[in-house]
Amino acid sequence: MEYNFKSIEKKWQNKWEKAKIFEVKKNKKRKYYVLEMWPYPSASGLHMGHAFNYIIGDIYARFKRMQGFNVLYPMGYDSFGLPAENAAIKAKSHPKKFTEDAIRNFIKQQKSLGLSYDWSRMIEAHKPDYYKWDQWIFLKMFEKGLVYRKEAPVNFCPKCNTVLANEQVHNGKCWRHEDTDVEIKYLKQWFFKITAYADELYENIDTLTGWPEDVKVMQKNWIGKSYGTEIFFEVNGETWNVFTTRPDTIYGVTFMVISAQHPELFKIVTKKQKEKVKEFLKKIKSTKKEDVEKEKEGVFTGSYALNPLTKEKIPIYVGNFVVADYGSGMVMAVPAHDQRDFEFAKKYNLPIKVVVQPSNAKFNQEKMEKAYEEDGKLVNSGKFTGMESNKARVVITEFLIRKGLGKKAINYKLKDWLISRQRFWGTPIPIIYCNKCGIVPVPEKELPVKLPENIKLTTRENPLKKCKKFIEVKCPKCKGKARRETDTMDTFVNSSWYFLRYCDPRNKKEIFNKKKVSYWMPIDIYIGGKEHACMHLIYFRFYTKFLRDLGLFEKKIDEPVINLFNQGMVHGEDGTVMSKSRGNVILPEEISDKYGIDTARLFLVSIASPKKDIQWNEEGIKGAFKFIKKIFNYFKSVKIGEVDEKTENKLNGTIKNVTNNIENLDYNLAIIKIRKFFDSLPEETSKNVLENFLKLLHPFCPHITEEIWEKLHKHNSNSTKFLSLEKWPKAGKINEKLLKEEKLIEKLIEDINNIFNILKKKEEKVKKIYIYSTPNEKKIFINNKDLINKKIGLDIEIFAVNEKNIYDPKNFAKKAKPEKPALYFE
RNA sequence: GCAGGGAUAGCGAAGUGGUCAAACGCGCGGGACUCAAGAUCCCGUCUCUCAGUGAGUUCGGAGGUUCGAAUCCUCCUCCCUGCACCA
Repeated sequence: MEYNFKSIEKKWQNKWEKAKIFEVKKNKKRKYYVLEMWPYPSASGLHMGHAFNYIIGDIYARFKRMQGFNVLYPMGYDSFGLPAENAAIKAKSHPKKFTEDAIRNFIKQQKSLGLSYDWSRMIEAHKPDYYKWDQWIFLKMFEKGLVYRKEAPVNFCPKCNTVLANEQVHNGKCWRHEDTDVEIKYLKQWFFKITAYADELYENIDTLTGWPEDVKVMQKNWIGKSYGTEIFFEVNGETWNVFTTRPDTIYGVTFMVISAQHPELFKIVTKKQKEKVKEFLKKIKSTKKEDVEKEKEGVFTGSYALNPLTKEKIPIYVGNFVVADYGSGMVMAVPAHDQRDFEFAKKYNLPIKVVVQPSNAKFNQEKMEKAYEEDGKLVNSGKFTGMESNKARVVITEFLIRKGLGKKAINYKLKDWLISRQRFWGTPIPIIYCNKCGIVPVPEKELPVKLPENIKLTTRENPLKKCKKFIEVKCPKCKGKARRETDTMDTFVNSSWYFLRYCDPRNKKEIFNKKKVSYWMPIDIYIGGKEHACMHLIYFRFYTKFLRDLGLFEKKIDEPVINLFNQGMVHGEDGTVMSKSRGNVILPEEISDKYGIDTARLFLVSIASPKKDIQWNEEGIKGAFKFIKKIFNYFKSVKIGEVDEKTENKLNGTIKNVTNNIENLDYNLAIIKIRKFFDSLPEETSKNVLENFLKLLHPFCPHITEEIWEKLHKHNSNSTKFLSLEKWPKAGKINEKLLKEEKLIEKLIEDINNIFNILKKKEEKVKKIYIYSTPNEKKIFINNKDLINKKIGLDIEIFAVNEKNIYDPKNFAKKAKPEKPALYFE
């Protein structure tokens, strides 16, 4: 019988589904929550990267399930988003249709990968019974003062026709359109006060021991916590709090720089300088981001600040290199000890004053070629002169505090999360504007605020703006005429808590049941791409903390995910990322058509460590296919015998290694060991060996192993016994002595064969082989005489002879080489 | 510039002090089977050597530690991935 993977795969997928074996409920067993980042159901369907992602997760879920855990392994769709809306505009249709078609297609494709999801828990972001709770969370945040509406300079993507959050701007470009510059617009927008959690988000990173180092570093950089001092500078009778991490250099301040984007810039620009400043602003606005080339520029504002310690008058410049919304948007410039300030001072010929000197050199302000940014001893610093700079930072700060001239401060780079989007296909923001009452949140009992279905999308303009039925409402407070907010929420809002809804996906009364969530959470392993390091992976931590503080968890859950795993990218045969434009895309379907999905699964995770990028290789997959066919054929012919001590011994080692490897997601290593073990299987072995081999392979190749398992047990086809639900094998004690013996014999056979080959070339015949060995080895050889004879395949006699001095094993210092037997042929 | 991760035979990729000329897969070469091709199986695949299981030169480069280094240390080169004026 041929290996008919198509019918085998279909058969088992149907059986699993029919028997609902992957559907789970809270029970007394230990739980394990495996999750992949939920996909946006794009119209182009499932690509190899998706498949790779899900296969990695499925292997883990199957493994944990067999290990006896109660495994939650759900799937759902992040189905709000721009692509569906844009497609709908093109077709003058509704994005719901596109989305739901795409989801159907996605599910079909995912099922054909043999993934063991609990489909009964599926959730979709665009369904009102899901986004209702997005709105509910919004209201809760509103109650707690974590939502606000503010006019601010915001990032706007002209292609998306909407504003974006900071996290969604990458190097000045839109995250969806890496070739499109974002524009800055002043608009009234809704924000989530994620900065309220900045400190915990930052400090907790160190507790994420199961996260990859690089992701943690990226998040730390993004949140950007820094300790420093706010120093009060007087400017035109007003106090400006200027943040610095180097209060020790306060005596070296020779000028101040205010950000060109500062909202209160013109407060300090004098009449005389107004025109010059305006000209400057115009100039830097017209220079493109790439052209800036880090050239520091500025002009004098006409105003002076008073240094609170030296009482010096310090000129204030407006500069292009100061960030407006970090700290106070104004910096104290210490050109001798800050490279940026140094460059600025050089350019505009401003004084440079050295106030920190290292012990091994002496800087001279005239001869300095760059700023000295390290620590040293203070000079020219009044009564602080002579102090070490790290000490001076503390002492000067304390002094300023005592005099009421400053305070300790911590600053973050993290900004509040802009969540309003001027697009249709998202969660409506549950807010009503009333002329009398102002901003009024929609009462909880009126949720969800549903997106209307009978609209026509024709332009990128949000159709809600023209949808009277949607806009025109009564004010919940005064019952007077009012109007709804037409902006919708950022798609990342939907994905910030979906993993909690999986724990209780059909709850109609509450967002989720406390007990259920407390049983399943946190996610034990979360699998997805690294590109979300500073987007989704920050947002969902924030949400988890907020919902915790709302009291929605029964136990302490501070972080959503214990272990984070970033899989590598799948590249095409040409080594570049698979993409339509390159024409190197290979779809998972093509592969399962040709070789079956078990082969594709095996290949994808065996080519390299799943965390590395992999390159598709048509020849490579043939190798995986060959291996699976070999297994199939082996099981057709294998004789089932009694106890097989030797193989069981190897099995024990294999179980131990494979279990460890899978646990660490070193799937490639696990497969190496499985293959090795398979190669050593004899023609006849015990049922135990065969069963355990199938179990080890099962997470990788679930269909064929189920099929063989069934045959092995001669089940009738209606049997409900699934290999998927069997227990993961436990490694017995490994008999090292036996292993050594085997290696010895293997080596011997290899040597004999080598010599045979030489003799064959010379057309000489062999009748007898003498093996000279130590007494211990002799015993082993005699015991295995039949086996050796059989392996050599020739009808010859083998004699094992003790001979003391036939060779003289070298004396190694620590470990001796295994002694090789000497051979003699006759 | 800063941070994180890499560099192993034709390619992919194991190996983190001795059993390492380095698993496994692919590719390549040879053989068996076949009318033939494919599939399958066997052998080989750094260099030299072959009445012998040997020798030589290798694991990005240069040094060092050690009886012994792909593996440990130092320096260098190159590659990838993030962040880049956050005061």
